[in-house]
Amino acid sequence: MENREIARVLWETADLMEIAGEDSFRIRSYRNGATAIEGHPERIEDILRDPERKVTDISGIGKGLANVLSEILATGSCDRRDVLLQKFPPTALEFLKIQGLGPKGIALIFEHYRISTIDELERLCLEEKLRTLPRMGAKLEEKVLRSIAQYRQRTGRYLLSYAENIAYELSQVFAKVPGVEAVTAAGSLRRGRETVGDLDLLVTGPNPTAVLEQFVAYPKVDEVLGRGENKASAKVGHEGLQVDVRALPKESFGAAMQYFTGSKDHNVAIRTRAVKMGLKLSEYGLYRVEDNSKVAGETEAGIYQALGLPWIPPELRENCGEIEAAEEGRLPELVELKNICGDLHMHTTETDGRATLEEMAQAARGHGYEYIAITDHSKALAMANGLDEARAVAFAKQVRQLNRNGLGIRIFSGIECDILRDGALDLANDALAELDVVIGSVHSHMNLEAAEMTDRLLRALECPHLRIMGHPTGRMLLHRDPFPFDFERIVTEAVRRGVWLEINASPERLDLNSAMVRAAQAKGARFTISTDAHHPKHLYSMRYGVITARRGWLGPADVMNTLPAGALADALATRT
DNA sequence: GCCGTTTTCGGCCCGACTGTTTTCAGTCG
Repeated sequence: MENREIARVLWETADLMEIAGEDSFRIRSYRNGATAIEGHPERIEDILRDPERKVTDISGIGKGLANVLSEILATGSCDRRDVLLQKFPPTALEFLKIQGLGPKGIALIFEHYRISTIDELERLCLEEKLRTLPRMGAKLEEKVLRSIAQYRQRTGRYLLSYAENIAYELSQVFAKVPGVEAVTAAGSLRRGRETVGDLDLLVTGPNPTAVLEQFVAYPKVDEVLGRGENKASAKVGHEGLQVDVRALPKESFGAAMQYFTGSKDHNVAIRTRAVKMGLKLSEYGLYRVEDNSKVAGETEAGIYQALGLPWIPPELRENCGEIEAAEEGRLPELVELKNICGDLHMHTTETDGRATLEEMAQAARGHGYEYIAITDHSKALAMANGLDEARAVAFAKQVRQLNRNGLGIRIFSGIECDILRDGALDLANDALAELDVVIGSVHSHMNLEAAEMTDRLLRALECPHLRIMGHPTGRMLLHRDPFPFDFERIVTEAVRRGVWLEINASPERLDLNSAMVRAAQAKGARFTISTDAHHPKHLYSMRYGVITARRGWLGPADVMNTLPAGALADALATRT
């Protein structure tokens, strides 16, 4: 059993305990334990099986949770969870995803009404029955209805990172099947879309049926939807991601890749181009119409070449000008992960991070970075123990000392400073002036009208120390919509004032999104790609930020943290 | 339920907002 699966059982148990109104500190211990396990570099299962080792050596795991962990490994669940699932329907966990309803509200609803589905919850609202319960009213019914609509919209999509993990796991399994030559993910995953609806895996090799057998027999396959000679479909994992596995002959691999990578619009345009050239493109290859002879098909590049085009990176294949650009030889040189010299947004145990500055620095060195910026929260985020002016200044001083001593990586002192409701930054200017990097972020009052939000951001841009707009739209993928504001105006002003826009690489955010990146770049914006890491392992998310930047047509020169440390320090020191 | 110790029990988690109240509980970050 993988660590994240164990952690998921703990998360669920904690959620159920919350609905049951159990002791909040105990609940927190379960959540802390889940986080600790998720982030633990070693398999918990291995530690538990080794009589020489103790799971209680992991901080956050004590005697109680150690027993729970053994239970989970043995049965896939634990007693506490099972008991609570008797008491509440399993959909109770789903209800927690509806904004406006928390554990108390859900418990109250279950106490008064025998409902178990979101549909029934919706009916309660429509029949104005929610308002009969204490502390619930018309406004709440409205909010819940809105939230249900949003919830329905996003089901059936999965985070890019989630789909990528499943794809990786399956490729590892398939790669072990004798005779398999290549396993590649196509579709929106390959294009790097921020969410993915289903997963296409293409497999080549002399014995494709063996792979399909492995696939349908894989323990995580829940429900086989179809199984033929060359293709199998199944729902995989707890969340039921649909995975299509296609076995292909080598000679048409390129054509299949091209076809299944899409996007649909891109493919329509490409096939139209082929037709005009007297050619016909399908997933089997590119053929001359007149004699049905094969022109290309083994590689993607070969197909594009035969159509008079350079190979187009998958991230650009949205039929948004990439074919014209390819034709005219002006496809951009896209930024790559290896161009990134450092990460400019991360947290430590000083606020709500899970690791110390030294641990983050060490992890960053492992990524080959030249520098990082430590950007903990400011005091408005009291729950995260945000820094006040005195702590911020002391931190800047501490970093200067650290750099003198040398950590093997350059540290920039920074802060992720809250943009308050009125647009003022959370810390005084003289404190901000001490820091190398000031990121301004909105974490509260996200429901303002667009005009008010625009004014708020414009005012924040006036701060002479603001260097980067952090996660500029505040969205959480599949969870919270971006807050509304006049994006063009903010970009124009940011460009004028030399403020950079963050591409927050956290797979739950990817904020700015690629379309906004491209629009902002056209207006002359500069960007940073940063992970907002709260744990060393989050530093890996950089790749999602880079993919988003690529989908926004950015080259290395557009991204400030492709600069080496010295040049970046100079750029940070001067605001136009 | 964990942790740390002033070592076996007490602290851990804070503030603002919202909608519902008529003094505050629940939610959210």
